[in-house]
Order: sequence, then C-alpha cells, then structure tokens
Amino acid sequence: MSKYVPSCKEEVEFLKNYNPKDFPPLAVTVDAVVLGVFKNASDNYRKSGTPQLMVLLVKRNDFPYKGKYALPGGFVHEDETMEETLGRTLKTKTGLTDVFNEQLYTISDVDRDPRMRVISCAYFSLLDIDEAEITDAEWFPVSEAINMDLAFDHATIIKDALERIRGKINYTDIVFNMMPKEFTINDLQQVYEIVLDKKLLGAAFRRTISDSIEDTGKMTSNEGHRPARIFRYKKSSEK
Amino acid sequence: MSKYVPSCKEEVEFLKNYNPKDFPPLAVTVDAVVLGVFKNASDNYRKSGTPQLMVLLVKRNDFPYKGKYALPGGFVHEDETMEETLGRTLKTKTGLTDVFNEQLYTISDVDRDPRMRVISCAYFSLLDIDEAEITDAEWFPVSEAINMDLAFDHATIIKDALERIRGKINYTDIVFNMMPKEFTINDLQQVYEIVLDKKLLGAAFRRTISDSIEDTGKMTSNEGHRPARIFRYKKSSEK
DNA sequence: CTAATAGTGTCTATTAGACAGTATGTT
DNA sequence: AACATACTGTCTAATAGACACTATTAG
Repeated sequence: MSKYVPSCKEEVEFLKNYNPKDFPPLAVTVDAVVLGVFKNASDNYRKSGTPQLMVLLVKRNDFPYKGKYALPGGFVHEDETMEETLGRTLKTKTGLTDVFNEQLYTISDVDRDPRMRVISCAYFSLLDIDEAEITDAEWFPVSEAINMDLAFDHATIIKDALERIRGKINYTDIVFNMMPKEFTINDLQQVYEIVLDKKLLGAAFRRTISDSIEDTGKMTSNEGHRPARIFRYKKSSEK
Repeated sequence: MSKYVPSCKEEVEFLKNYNPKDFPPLAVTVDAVVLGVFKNASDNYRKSGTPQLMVLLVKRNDFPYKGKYALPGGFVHEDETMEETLGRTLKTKTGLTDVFNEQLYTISDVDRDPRMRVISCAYFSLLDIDEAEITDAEWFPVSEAINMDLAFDHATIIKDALERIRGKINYTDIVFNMMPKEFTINDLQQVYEIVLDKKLLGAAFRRTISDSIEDTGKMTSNEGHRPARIFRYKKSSEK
C-alpha cells in the first residue's frame, strides 16, 4: 500500500488531533500451529516406520495458564505486521526460521484472555521436522495434543488447522512443505494418509501425484525389501 | 469458551496489576464485502435479463478518505466479538440484518490507516438483493467497483472475496445465500456463470446441482418462451 | 526362499464435457 | 410460424477406485 496523503489542511488537523489513546485498550496476538511429520523407527528390519503428525507446543512460563502448554505465539508489536510477529515469535520461542505459513482465521471472543481484551490471529506452519532445530519448544503427536489441557482455546485451533490442511491437501502442494527435499512415493503417501486419516491405494496415488514430483535418479537401499525411486518436488503447471 | 479461573493468589495479583494501557494503542476494524446478484431487465420480451454481481459500498463522511467509497465496516468495540461488530455495522450503515457472513482474512499492514495502527478483519456477506432494504449504502457492479478509487485497500479486499467465493462455489452451497427462496435452474446457472466468469453447459449443470435443489411444483409464465420449473434450495446429505 | 515393500496394468464406476434433439410457452 | 428458452438423452473423455500381478531387495 502506498503512503496516505491527506487531502486538505482540515484533514491534516483532524489527524493531528486524533488520539488513539482514547480507545479502550486492546491487543492482537498471533498463534502458530506448527506441524510436521515424525517418522518412528521400526522394530522389524523389513518393515518401514510408521509416521506421526506432530505439533509444536511451548510450556508457558508466565500467567495466565502458567505451566500449561500453548501454541507458540505472541503480541503484535507497534511496528510489525502479523506475519512479522509470527516470524519473530517462531524464531525466539522455537528457533525456527523460513517456515511456510498460512493464515487460518482470527478469533475475537471477548473473554479469551484474562489479562485484557485480546484478538488473536491463528496461522498454520508446515515444515520438515528433520531440518528443524527446535530450542524451547517440544513436539507432541497431534492426536495427543488435542486432548491435552492446553492454554486458551489452543486445542480448538489445532483441530481447525488440521481440518484446513485436510481440505487443501488434494488441490494444493502444501504437503511438500512437510517433506524432506528428497523422498520416496511411499514417504509421501504416508503423509497424505496421516493427514487424511485413511489408507490410500498405491496405484491411484502414484497417478495423481505424478505431476507434482520428479525422479532424482537415486534409489533407496538397505531397507530389507525392494529399493524405491527417490523423488523431489516439482511445481506442476496446472492446479 | 468457559470463564478463566486464576490458579492461585499470585495469579490474582498478577492480573490485578496487569495494565492494558501500557501497550501502544491499536484498533481492530471489520470490513464487509457484501455481494448480491442484480438481474437487469431485458429489452426484448423473449430474452431473459442478464444478471450482474453487485457489491455494497458506503460513501465516507469523515476523514480519512472522506468522500470516497468504502466497504461497510467499523471499529470493534470493547464488549463485542468481530461477528457482532459486523452485524452492528451492517445494520447501522446499510440496514441489513440476518445476512450470511464468512470470515475472509485479516490485514495488518502497519500504515493501512493514517489515524492510528489498525488491523482489519475482512468478511464477505452474501444476500438476495431483492430482499435487502438498503439505507445509506449503494450497490455497484463488482467489475466497476474494483476499478474505482476506493478507500484504504478495499479494492483488493473485494478481489480477494471474489476469488474465495469462486473457489468455494463448486463444493459448498454458498450460492443459495444470493438466491431468492424460489428460482429456476437458469437463474441459478446464471449466478454460477457470473461468479465463475464463464459459460456453463446447461445439461451438465442440471446434473451437478440436482442434489441441492427441490421442485416446488410451480412454473414460470409470461416469459415469451417455454415455462421453467421453479425450484427451492434443498440441503443435500453429501458435500 | 521369504517377508515386505515397489511398481505396473487393467477393468470398472463415476463424473464432466459436448452436443444433438425434443418440448413448449408468447407474440 | 418463429423465437427463445427449457429440458432430455447419449456419446465421449477423464478420473478415481479396486485389485491382481510382477519386481526386487536383505536376511
């Protein structure tokens, strides 16, 4: 947006006399549902590990909800956009930088926060867990987190984030934000399966994602079974 | 959300000493992209009128952007959720009540508003124009509005609302919020066509919407051509 | 050889697109 | 009768689901 130019002297005067302090205090916060997929190791040398969808939570050091787990987030500062707040809080509270983010929705219930009137904008962030160096935050399985006694309305926000991702996974490329640079089709299928919470048929899956991936020429090895081709993400023209 | 209960005396103390006035002032506003379809009359007694997608705009009486057209909206009050703000401002600025609303997204550019730091949450609202009694607002064709010199970043918001609706029209029932109680299949198809901005084939359209509509038994008459069945909306089990 | 996953081929069901063809009112 | 729209039927193309079948490794 270009800088606003007052139309006349009268308006300059109006803006000079406008006192923001006259309004009842209100704060805006940003909360991030940071999701990734963790691949559990298998006990059997033949079997491949079962992946789990994980969410990043931070233990609160201050009132309110002191000691409870919460989504990483914080207050929007005077000179920041919400996206900048998101970047800053993710960096300081979790050590993360350069994460894929998308705005989820904004919550304005009057009594959300006992400190003051707080309106909060929720985002979801997707990343490859193996590349993420977390500092003061912990990963929890999503299935567990939504049943924990989280701070504020954060359990609800996690559920809504999941639903949004579930709705977008089939017509966008957002999954690849949770994948490593290189992966097998089965790795990818497993991520779809935990997000959608249902088994997919391999043959059909291969067909539908074929436009979004590209063969690296490499193969897996030492997996106790037939090696798999290794792919990378490829932006497809359609979609 | 249930009411928050402090965990201990220390927290009660903390909350009592918490001073919201310490924060830099910030306001939250709500803007509504109110859309409906206006059916132009035809010059030819045989031809049916061509519909147009319309958006509701309000001429600003105060600085900033005084005299410019803007989306209806206003500041979120201390004791209101954003949805309540939306209902209130639509009622006072346009006379509308009971409108379908959906949250679009929240904009937090630092210099959006020359008065003070304002974060704004945009909604879109869909209604049947013929049922709407507008007071201080005016309908403009969307195609015209997005090229007008609107206040703030409102032209962008209208474009984004359109895009959102375009994306949702085929897998939700939102269109019916813009339709009268009773309508012909062609009325409905025309609304799809202006939202999607392309011609649809009648036969295929009839098939795909058949689950969402229900025959009223009535027919049109005096249209200069074969009468059409009149339908009403029917919630379908799937979707 | 066996277990486990990798990958292909093909049949079927469903759905979208195209379009011809029929129906029926008003003037 | 002519026009404009209403409505149906059917062929085709594209896509998703199901599932059998083949391939290939480590142990």
